[in-house]
Amino acid sequence: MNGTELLSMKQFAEYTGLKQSTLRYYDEIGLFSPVRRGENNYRYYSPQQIITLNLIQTLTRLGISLEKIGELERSRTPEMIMELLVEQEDELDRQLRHIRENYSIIHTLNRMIQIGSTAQEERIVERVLRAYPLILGPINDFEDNQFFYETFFRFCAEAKNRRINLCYPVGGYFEDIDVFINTPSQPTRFFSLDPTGADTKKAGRHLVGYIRGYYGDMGDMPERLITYAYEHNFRFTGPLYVTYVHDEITIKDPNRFLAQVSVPVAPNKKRAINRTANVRGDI
Amino acid sequence: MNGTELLSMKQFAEYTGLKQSTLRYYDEIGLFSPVRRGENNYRYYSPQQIITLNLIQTLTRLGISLEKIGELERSRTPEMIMELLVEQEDELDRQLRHIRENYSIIHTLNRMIQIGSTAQEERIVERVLRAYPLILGPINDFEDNQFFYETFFRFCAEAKNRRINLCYPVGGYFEDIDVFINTPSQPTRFFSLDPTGADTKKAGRHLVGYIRGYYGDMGDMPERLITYAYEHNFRFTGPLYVTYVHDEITIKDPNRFLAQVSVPVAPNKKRAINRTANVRGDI
DNA sequence: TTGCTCCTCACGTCACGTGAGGTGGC
DNA sequence: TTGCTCCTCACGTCACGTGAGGTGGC
Repeated sequence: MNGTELLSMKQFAEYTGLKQSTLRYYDEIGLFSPVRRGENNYRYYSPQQIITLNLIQTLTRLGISLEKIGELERSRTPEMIMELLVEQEDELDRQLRHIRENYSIIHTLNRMIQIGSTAQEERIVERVLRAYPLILGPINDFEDNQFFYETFFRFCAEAKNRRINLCYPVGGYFEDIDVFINTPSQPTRFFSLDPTGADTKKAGRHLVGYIRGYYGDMGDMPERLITYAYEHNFRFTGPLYVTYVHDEITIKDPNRFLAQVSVPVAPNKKRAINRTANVRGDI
Repeated sequence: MNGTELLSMKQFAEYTGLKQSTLRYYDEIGLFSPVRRGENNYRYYSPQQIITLNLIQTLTRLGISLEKIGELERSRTPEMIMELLVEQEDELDRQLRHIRENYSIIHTLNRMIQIGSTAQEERIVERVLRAYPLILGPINDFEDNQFFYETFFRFCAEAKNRRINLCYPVGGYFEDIDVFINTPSQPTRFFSLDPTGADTKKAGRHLVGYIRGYYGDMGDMPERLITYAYEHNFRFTGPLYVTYVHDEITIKDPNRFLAQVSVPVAPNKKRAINRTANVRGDI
C-alpha cells in the first residue's frame, strides 16, 4: 500500500483490526464510510482513513457511544474532549467500585464455601478465630409473632434502605449465650458479612459448631454447646454468631443449608462455684 | 407482611428493589415466577421468594447470565459455585486491566491536551522535562518513496501485531538533530506515548517548540531550533521527539494538529570552535 | 367518573454477528 | 466449474424499558 492507493475492505479490516461486519455497520449508520464505491458497489478505503478510524476506536474503547462519537466527528474542540474525558473518568470510577465490590463478594463467598466444605459437622471444636468485619442490622423485635421468617424478611426488605448488601452471606447475632439458649431462632440482630462494615466479630478462642437446616433452625446446637463448655470447663465470654456458610447461593434444598455457630470462650478458673452449677442445671 | 401472607407485585418489587418489568421478564423467561396467580391473573409472591430472588440478584451483579443462573437454579453444589466464582474472578481481572488501561489513556490524553492548550506556539522555550515512558516502534525504512504517509500508515497497520496501543498519542523519534534537519518528515522511528512502555524519553533541559500542521509537516521548525540554539549557545545532546499533543482526537482539521518538538540541550563551553561555525553555516 | 394496580402484546435498545442468497471477475 | 471477495437484507443477541390498550375493584 502507498499513500494514494485505495484499500479493499479485507485489507482495511486487517490493518485496523476491525471486522468487516463492523465496517459495514459504521457505514450503515453514517458514522464512517469508505471514500469510494467501486462499479461493483465494493467499498474502498483510503490509507488516511486509518487515522479517522483510530479516533473512533480510541473513543469506543473508552466507553463512548457511537452516537456521541458521530457528534464529535462533526465538530470537536480540545475543551469538549477534555470535558468528555472527565465524564468518562467518573464512569470508570463507578465501574471500578463495582468491580472491587464484586471481588470482595466473590472472596467472601469462596471463603464461606471452603469453610463449609471442610467443616467437621458432627463435632464442637475449639478454634482461635481472626477478627472479621461485618455490618450489624437493627435490633430485632419479634413481638408476639414468634416467626423467625417474618423478622428475617423484614430485615431483607429493609436492607437496601440501610445500605446493607445482601450479596454477602448473612447470619444472626445473639448478644449473649443465654439469648441463644432461650430463643435460638430469635437472634438479637441480623448481620451481613460485608468486609467494609464498621462492626467486628472479635478475634480469639471460640467454640465452633455446624448445623444443617433452614434459616433459624438450630436443632440441638444450644445443648451441644453447653455440654461441650461444661465438659471442657469453659465459660462464654461474648456474643454468639450464627453464620450461614452454605446458603441459597450454594445449596438448592433449604433444609441442607449449613450454619456455623461460634462463640468466644475462656477457661473457667472457678470450677466448683455456682456458675458451673448453673450451667449444669440448664442441660 | 408476615411469613404466610402473599405479596402483590408492587410490594415485592419494593422489597427486592427490582422493577416490575424485570419481575415480568423473569417470569416470562421461566427464571423466576410468582407462587400464585390471582383470579384476575395478578402475580402474587411469597415472602420466602425474597431469598430466591436474592440468589438471582447476587449472581447477576457478579456478571453471570440469566441463562446460567437458570441452570444453577435447577441444580447446584458448593463445588459448582466455587468453580463459577473462580471464572468470574478471571473475568473481573480482565475488566480491571481494561479499566486501568482506560484510566491511563484518559490521563495521557488529558495531559497532552493541557500541554497543547497552554503552549506558547510562537516561541522556542527552554524547559526541564521529566522522564517519560513510551514505546518505540521499529526503525523506519523510507526507501525511495519519500512519503511520510506510507511509512506512518504501515506503522499504524502493524501496530497491533507489535502490541503497540494507538489509543495513546503517537509521534516521531529522530535519533539526532541532524536527521531532523535533513529530513524533518522522516523520523527514525515512530513511538506511542504508552506509559507502560519500556523505552524512555530522558529527563533534563530541553528546547521545546510547537508547530501546527498535519503529521510530518514540520514547517520552519528545524531552522527555528538551530537559530535558538545558536543564539543562546546550546548544543544538542540527544534524540529529538515530535509529539502530537493535539491530534485527530481533539482537532477536526488535520492541518491544525499541534506538534510539540523537544530536544535535550546543554550549554556550549567552546563557543569559538568549529561546531558553532557548522551550525551557523546550516541556517 | 376517577384513580389505582395490574395485565398482555409489541416494539425499542446497542453494537454489532450471522447467515441466506446473489454478483462479478479470474 | 471452482474459489474468492464482496454485496444487501433480515434476523438474532441480552436484559430489560416503554408504551398502547384494556381490565377490575373501590
